[in-house]
Amino acid sequence: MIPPPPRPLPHATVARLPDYLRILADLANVGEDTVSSGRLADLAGVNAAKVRKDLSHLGSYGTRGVGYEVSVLLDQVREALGLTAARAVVVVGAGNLGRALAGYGGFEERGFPVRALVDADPAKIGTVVGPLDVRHADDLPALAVELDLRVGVIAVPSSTAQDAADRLVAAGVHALLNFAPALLSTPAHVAVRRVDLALELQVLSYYERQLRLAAPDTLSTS
Amino acid sequence: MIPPPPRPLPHATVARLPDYLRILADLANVGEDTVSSGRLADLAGVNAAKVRKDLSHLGSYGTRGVGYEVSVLLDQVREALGLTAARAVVVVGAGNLGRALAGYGGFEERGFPVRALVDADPAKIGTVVGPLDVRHADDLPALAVELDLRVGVIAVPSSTAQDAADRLVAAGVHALLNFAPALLSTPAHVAVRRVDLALELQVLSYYERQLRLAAPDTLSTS
DNA sequence: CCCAGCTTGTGAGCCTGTGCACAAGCTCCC
DNA sequence: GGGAGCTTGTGCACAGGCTCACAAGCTGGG
Repeated sequence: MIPPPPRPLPHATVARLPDYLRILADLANVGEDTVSSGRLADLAGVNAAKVRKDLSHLGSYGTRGVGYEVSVLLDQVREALGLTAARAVVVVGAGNLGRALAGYGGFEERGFPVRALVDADPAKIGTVVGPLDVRHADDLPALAVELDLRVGVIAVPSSTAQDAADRLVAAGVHALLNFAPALLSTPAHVAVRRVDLALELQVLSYYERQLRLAAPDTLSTS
Repeated sequence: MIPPPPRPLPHATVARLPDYLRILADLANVGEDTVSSGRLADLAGVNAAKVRKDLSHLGSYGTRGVGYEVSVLLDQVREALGLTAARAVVVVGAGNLGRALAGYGGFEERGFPVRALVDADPAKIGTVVGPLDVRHADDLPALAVELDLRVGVIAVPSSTAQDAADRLVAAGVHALLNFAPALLSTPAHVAVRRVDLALELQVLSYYERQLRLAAPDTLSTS
């Protein structure tokens, strides 16, 4: 009955746990009962020792000589990430990106159902996106309570991203995924993560050139 | 006339350069001539010493007592990232996410115009998304040459992500941005970067709970 | 019962990245 | 000309993360 002590996990480990989670779910689906750190490592594309150390951080005990039990590990990783219950998501911004994210099936599949889509532009209110209709951003506080919204996805232009964040925080949403290329200022108890798609392309661009200049031309034969 | 020596930058620096680039572009737009590391650091949300060390890596010389000249720095960061010319992007997968990414204005703005959208599903061929019409994935080799495609965005389900990657590589596209939650195997000279949106939500979920358990309740006054 | 063969969990060393603090150097004003 | 006031560039020490290598421990067969 003791609520599990909130042990802090290394950042690098936290970033890998969702990968393990997905792989374990796949393994469970094909009926695998146990898995070794070596196999997990292959599937995740990392070092086997790293897998073992990651798993040891969450107190997970495998069995020497055998490996880990898939179902047990699944539960432990879910618990460590705090994914025991689904968390309702609200998307702010019904533009191109916002509508796509709201309709993207990949979220619900992994425990994050999108339950609301809001915008500040009156012209967009009431338009329908899949099973959702666009609501006004002013309704956020009411929606947050009614739908138990836990995560806010910010898909508005940079210029209004801070405003969107403020509204979400005021409505009691304390986990924000920000797609705008801007720095948000939020209270200390709010978790923010930024995803900048153009940034990814720019970084990619750098490494592509590095590889091109390093290894001259390996022509792919058609 | 010597092509600039391909000095390898620290990964952490590469990841921050696009942020500096965006901030510098904004500063240039509002007519700022010079900027100090301190100001850049504030705008980027990082430590000033880190900014200076990052910039020193690309041989950029500021002026002591004054700061950096915005226009010069802009050019240097662009050059370091290999963004001297626009790079044409092809999106593979005309589903929900693919169509949104193809229509997302944020790419073109930052030097990555989406010039093609392909899919393997015959039912989708010919449908129109903004200024693009969906082409068949078999046309990739021809399109790659015709449009000088440099970057491939993979927006297909995990099950076909590897196939999409293979087709792109075969067509001569050596920079891949993968939105599918799957590990791709590619030749050594191909740069791959993965963006997993559900993973971001899961990581966010972890930190949100950490913060909640650490600092009980700081109610935002409305 | 005992041994061979795996697999986990972890200690040790290394490497990358961070932040501090300071010398070097530029500019402007008196 | 000289000095005050900034700001850059960097040496240094530290923290976090990664990999190796190995002891501890389980299982199954003879």
